[in-house]
Amino acid sequence: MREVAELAGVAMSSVSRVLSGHPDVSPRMRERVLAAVDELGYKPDLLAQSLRRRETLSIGFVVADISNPLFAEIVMGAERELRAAGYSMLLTHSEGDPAQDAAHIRLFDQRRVDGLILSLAREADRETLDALSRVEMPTVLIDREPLEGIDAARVLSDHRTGMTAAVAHLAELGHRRVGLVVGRAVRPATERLKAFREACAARGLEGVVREGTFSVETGARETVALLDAPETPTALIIGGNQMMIGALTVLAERGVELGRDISFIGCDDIPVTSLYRPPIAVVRRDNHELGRVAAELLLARLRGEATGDIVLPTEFVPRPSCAPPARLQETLR
Amino acid sequence: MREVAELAGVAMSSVSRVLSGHPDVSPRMRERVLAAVDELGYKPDLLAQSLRRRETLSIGFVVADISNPLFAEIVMGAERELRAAGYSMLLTHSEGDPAQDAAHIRLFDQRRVDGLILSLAREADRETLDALSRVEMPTVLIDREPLEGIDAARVLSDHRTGMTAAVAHLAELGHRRVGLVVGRAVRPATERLKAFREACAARGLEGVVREGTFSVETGARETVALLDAPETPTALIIGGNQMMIGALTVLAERGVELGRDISFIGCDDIPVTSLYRPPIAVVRRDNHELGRVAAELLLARLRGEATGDIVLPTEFVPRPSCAPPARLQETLR
DNA sequence: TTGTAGGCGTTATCAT
DNA sequence: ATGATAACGCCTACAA
Repeated sequence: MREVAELAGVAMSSVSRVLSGHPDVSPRMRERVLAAVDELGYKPDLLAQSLRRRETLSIGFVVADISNPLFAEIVMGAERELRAAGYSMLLTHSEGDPAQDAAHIRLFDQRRVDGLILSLAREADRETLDALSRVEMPTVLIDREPLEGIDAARVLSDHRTGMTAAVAHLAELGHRRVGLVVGRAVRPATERLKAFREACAARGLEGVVREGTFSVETGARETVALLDAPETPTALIIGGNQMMIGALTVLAERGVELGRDISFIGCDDIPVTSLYRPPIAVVRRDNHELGRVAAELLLARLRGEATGDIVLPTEFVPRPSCAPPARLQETLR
Repeated sequence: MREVAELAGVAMSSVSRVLSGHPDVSPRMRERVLAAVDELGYKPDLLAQSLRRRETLSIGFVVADISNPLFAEIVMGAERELRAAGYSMLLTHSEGDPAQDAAHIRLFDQRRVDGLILSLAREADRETLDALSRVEMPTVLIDREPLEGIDAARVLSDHRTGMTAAVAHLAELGHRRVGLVVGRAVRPATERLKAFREACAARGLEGVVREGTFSVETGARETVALLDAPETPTALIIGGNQMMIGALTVLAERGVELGRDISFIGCDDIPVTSLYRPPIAVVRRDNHELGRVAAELLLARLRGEATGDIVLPTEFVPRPSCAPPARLQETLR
């Protein structure tokens, strides 16, 4: 910057003013500075700017697992929105470990990011709450319950609507006993579970629930458990896209045919659902939009605006994987 | 930091020395400083450190499309490795636009990242090369041809082996005319194409090639083109996971059954391939590893070590989507 | 409108 | 071994 100033024959402060669009600069000044900038190919150092301006134009995004297509889409939606607003995104993953959530929050704080978007591994984790309450930074939570003592904006999915419609669909097809495999410890799991139980009660269905992590392995294991139960459900709802992979693998291995032997509903649309034969019914939501809105909320907070929570819809998409109940038991034998 | 110094009754420089593990500090000094640090909950400002130390401990990752599970896994592998080494990752996507590649490279330069990992939208793009030659920063290219005048390390996939095995498999099944749908302008596409042509020549097969972008739409469109050609191939290789989605959709719509009516091979294993019925043969590679090695190469460069290119294997996985050629024409009518 | 000077939070150099 | 001081590159009162 000094070189630019010398070349233009002005003070450094003038260069700064021109480049940061200060109102009081003569056209002549601007011209000379810009010429010098151009000639030297000068680019301001954002690091120094950040130090001085006390803002980094960067935000930190903590997610449990980037390689999960669900999060990949959320991240993409958020990154695009943030970038359009001039922010860069620092991305890290917690590998499902709350301790890492906390560590990453603290690290991002030390890096002085302007805000945080979090998809926490566990709600109500002591260490995470601690870290968060200390950092005092605009924060957006993705589909999590409010954190005690933390003022964070939230973007939520209305899991209830999709789940209720899914159960209704099964009830209308004549199912009386329905299995649910679902995660734990975070809102998407608890909401799906609550909605499932209520919908089953309302329709007089017997709901059989298996809980676990959101992993492929859990999906496989709990599906096996449901199949091997004395009273096998005639329909299955799987509350997570990774779990669904596990469930489908197990069903295929056992020769259980969707629609014919068992009805099947997944959550979160991934390519396999529409390509599968038969195509798989799902509770769908717009993941890019989820990420985009999270970024939007954060940007609003960064501008100092008050923000409430935003709820995004989910939608049940019926497909041929659901059919009237059949004699699964026979197939299994 | 000043407060810490005052509380401990020492100079700021001493605080700095203690915290950055300088050898010449008395145990007493260290103790007093650490006590003060603890009491005040002081955390060094990484921004100021970066400015002073002239390194940000951050790297920039530019990718065309994060929501593609292929890249999501690569990103994950890289992020984990970088994080373990104390680096944070700035992630952005180019949306397949070379101009954005260049813009992001320049932005990351201004942010003073210590290094770059790039999955460029297009090789040999003038603007990208320009940006890259100016920035002068340790750089790793993911599966791209060497860039003229740019000294970058590269991590590559050995597409040839997998593709050659795929074609051989089809030849052995008795196929004589094989279609390939493939991308453009980047190494994975050109390597697959070259290997395909050579393998076809070596086996005396007729290879029919359709090129386009790596999108779902291209996959669908070019598959239609191949099906509607006067001489329909009896086997199809699709060179990209997004394209494969498009191809499978089209085939399902037309009632073309894999294995029975046409043989089908995908590239890049995604869940749908093993779950599909029949399971789909693929040319597979380890994407996490690809990302991990990219990070490893970059870290080596950051330590000042010379690094060559690293080639990772691909593997053909035969599955029932491939079978001896059949009377596809009859099905289409 | 422009220049001067001090400081953002560190660390490295140089004394002591 | 410790302390004072000058940068790192930029921005912003304040003065002119």
